[in-house]
Amino acid sequence: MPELTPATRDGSASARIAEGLRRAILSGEHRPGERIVQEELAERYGGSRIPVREALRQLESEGLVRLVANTGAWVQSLTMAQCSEVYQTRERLEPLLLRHSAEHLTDDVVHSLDELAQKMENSEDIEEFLELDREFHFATYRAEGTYVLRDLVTRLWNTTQPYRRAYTSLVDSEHMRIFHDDHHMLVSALRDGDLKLAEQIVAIHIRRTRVNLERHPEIFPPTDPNHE
Amino acid sequence: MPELTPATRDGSASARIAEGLRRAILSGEHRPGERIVQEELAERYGGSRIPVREALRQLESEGLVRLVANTGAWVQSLTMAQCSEVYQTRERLEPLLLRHSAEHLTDDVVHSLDELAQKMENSEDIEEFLELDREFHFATYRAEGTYVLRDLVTRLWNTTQPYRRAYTSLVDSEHMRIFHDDHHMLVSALRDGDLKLAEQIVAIHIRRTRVNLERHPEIFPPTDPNHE
DNA sequence: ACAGGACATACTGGATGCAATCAGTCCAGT
DNA sequence: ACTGGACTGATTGCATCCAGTATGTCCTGT
Repeated sequence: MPELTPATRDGSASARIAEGLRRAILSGEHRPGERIVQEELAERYGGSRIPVREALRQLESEGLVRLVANTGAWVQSLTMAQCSEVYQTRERLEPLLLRHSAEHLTDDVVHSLDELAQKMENSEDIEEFLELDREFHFATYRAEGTYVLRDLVTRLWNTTQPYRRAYTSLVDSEHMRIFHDDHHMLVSALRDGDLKLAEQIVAIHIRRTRVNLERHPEIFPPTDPNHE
Repeated sequence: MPELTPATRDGSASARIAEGLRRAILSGEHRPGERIVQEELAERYGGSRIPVREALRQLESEGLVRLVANTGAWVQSLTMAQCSEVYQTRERLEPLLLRHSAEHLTDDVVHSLDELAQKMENSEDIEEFLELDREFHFATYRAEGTYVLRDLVTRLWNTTQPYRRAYTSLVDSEHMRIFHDDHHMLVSALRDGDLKLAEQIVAIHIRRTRVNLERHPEIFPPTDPNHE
């Protein structure tokens, strides 16, 4: 089959497909529980099923896709308990990551954090909001010298993205206020170089979100503890 | 090619290969930095290269294998900094996992923990020791109700296994004494139901091991920050 | 009319084969 | 003698093809 997509020779097809599918899932184009058919992906990305299958294996290991032998692939869906677990994990890890990172934060970055937090307050669109929120937090994590931890945190963000999306769409303005305040306080703490405080703020911020998520069981699949 | 391995029809070949290769890496049969050739694996496990490649993708995502496009696969090797990062991560996560788990620990399990700790003290063989250590700690984590966290911790253990092995072989008897004492204290804390203390012991235990590891840069590859 | 079972279809899993890329080697030029 | 470049062998990446399995449908029997 002749190649139509321009980027064919730059990297492996499976990497391209994994990246594309990951992006599609994170953007909400595919929703949790949705069936993924290999052949459709192959056609969409202009290739055969072989690289598609490799991409699916990878995303399964990242927690974005659920594979069942001889049956098929689905976009991973989390129960509320599992989602809560991820948030508890994040609550422990992100302060650590922040500490590693914050030592290397320049004034420029802190300034851009301020802008991001402001932009987020003015954002009306959910997708834009989600994007800015992610950008904000990962800007604080853009440290030199960490390899494992940032990658881990990225995966944890990814697996819970659909539920953050669902939750964001139904949160009231009062909670939003608190949410934004957390961000501004975090920026202040970082500006002052008060690392201990910054860590605490992140932990509380994550915990707050988890508790709020747990107040909305309706955004999670009914029961079905699809193990892993 | 006719199948020689008995277990062919039970699960997918790629899962079998991934499991086998993972076991081989963890057992020290393959050492960090060692080249992995697809065709050799295919022959060893009685299949074609297709399931081998899927298995490699999965193990790459687990952090056990390093893939370079068009070039090959190697057993992942960590720099000291990366290994240290994993241990810092574990220091945060395993107390959390322990807390979730300990609530469900029965007296039977606590008793078997005691036996394991004792057995470990009498162990002379390094491989046996490593196995028992792992068995001990994961016995404390055998909780109901956690899916994500235990899997995560398992992966962190896996990626650092080669360095634990190397370190164990050159630790002196005094540090071993402290190591065993940690285990006994942990069992006591669990027996008493003192969860807070148990968490602290695990954290200190992990930290202690990390600090000791950092005293032995010779067991890590010289420099080469092979970025994840 | 309804339950149980055989069939058909669609999809996944894996094997083979071919093209592309990389690494090591040999040779030519300086 | 040493550096730079072409060549060859080995290995990876991917496409096509075939076999095996699961799901949905239809038919048969009660």
